[in-house]
Amino acid sequence: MALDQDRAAGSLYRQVAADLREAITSGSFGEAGRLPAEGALAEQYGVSRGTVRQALALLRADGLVTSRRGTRRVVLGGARVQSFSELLSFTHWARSMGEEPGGRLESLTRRPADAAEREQLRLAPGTEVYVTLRLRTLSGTPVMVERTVYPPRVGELVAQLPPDVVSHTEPLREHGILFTDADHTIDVVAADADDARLLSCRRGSPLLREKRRTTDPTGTPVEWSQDRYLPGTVAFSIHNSLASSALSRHARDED
Amino acid sequence: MALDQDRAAGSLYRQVAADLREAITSGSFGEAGRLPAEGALAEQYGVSRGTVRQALALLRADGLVTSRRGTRRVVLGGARVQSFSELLSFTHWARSMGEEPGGRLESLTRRPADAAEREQLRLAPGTEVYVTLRLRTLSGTPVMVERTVYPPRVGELVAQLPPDVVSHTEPLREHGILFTDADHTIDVVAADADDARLLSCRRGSPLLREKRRTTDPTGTPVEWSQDRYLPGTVAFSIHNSLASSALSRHARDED
DNA sequence: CCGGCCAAGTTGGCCAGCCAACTTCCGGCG
DNA sequence: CGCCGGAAGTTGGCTGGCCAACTTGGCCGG
Repeated sequence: MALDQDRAAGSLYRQVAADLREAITSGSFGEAGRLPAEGALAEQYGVSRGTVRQALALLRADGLVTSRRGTRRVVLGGARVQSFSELLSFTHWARSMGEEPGGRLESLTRRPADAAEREQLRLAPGTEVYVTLRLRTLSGTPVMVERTVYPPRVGELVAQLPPDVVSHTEPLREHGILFTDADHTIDVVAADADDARLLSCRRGSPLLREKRRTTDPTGTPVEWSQDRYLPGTVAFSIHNSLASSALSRHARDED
Repeated sequence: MALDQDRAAGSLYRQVAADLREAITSGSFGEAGRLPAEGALAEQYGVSRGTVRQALALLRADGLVTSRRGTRRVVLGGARVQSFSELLSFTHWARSMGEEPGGRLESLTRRPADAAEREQLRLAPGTEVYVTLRLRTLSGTPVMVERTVYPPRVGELVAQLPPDVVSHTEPLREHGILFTDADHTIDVVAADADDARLLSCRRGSPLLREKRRTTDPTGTPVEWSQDRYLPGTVAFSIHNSLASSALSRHARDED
């Protein structure tokens, strides 16, 4: 069984993972069926067992298969879509669902960063930041208001983008700004006047809020954002296991 | 540098990870400092580089360090607490924050599973399930209403627990029921009559909802729960990166 | 003084092998 | 017929090694 060579790939274990992911979601191993042994897969794909294990680690992290010593891996019914970089880009996420993402820049201001923003973006006192307010739509209907704070290096580029540009991560990537890691916090907040106007809801009505701090590969913050979603349009979904968890629930101590 | 032998551990790479985690959070490498090279760490701990890489993969998944080819790893300021099994147990999570968890069983009924429940718990038509309604408190104050559906095998055990027992996962574990994997979905919902009464809020006021499906190591569902949190008491926090993500955001298509 | 090239350092990836821990299943024995 | 023990199968874990890709910093030349 040869690997699809022109798959995005780059590395062997990702190709194997992509191939297995497709085989699993298409039902090749049955609903709650068992996967072939690691050794068998290694022979099938013509790679070492270590490489197969790397691939399977990806699938386990996505909650597609179990992983227990002594017995074959079992397919879980979770039926997750590819959860790769979706969290890092509204545009990318929308397209992967077959929806048409849209957006409109409502305002863009430049001002000194306050204490909280300096803390989040690791900026020196007095540094100026760029603040945007954007309305995001899914196939034409408004779903989210996005308030984003950019450090100078990124903000200067954002300010030059046309106001109706849909994706921001893509043009920024071409200027060497990479979005690779993010911390998210999810809670509920009441709509303020701007939210109510843009999302056509009553002031004070509940919104699902996602606070997000994004960094580049060096760990330097490139974005600090607060997104407010209209309830009923989106939800957040997470998988975690004892073996590998990327989630933590915590009490609120600040706004 | 020897490893603390009586650490929980079990495997070498977990010991190394725990040791590095402590060193990082205590600031041994500086705020945004660089970690020693993998080879240096391997020599320090007296293990192979592969083992060090396994340990570092854990830290990277938790968002503690970056990971880039060509350069040393960098400490991220995220300062995350241990996010291991916290998501799997309200009790465990509360205690790790220094809060005293409490709970009261409001009702426990036994009835045939409906279609949605059979789907979630993978049960045959006509199977009976155990349904509980619980109020959860943190240091005495109500924070969450929990509606849980158990399959027969688990429900029979839950029904025999005293109504004021705090933790359920712990006694169940002693009967061989393990909670290892879970899928979570987070959104907003309006309080119904029960919620309003138990949480002392108005009917229709917004609550943060977590739907959770928990499975044991074999992939068999052991719990299907809907938790409704009072806003302002808790939030959910996630880290994800391009390399290893455990989160996906998705549109709601059903209730 | 600036810019580009090169070498050293570092992580990503892959391989081959070995042993331990655990699960499952089958056959024998009571 | 049921229970128990053991063998086979499978994953977890660790080692040692090798090369490629990439980053960084310094050196050299213009």
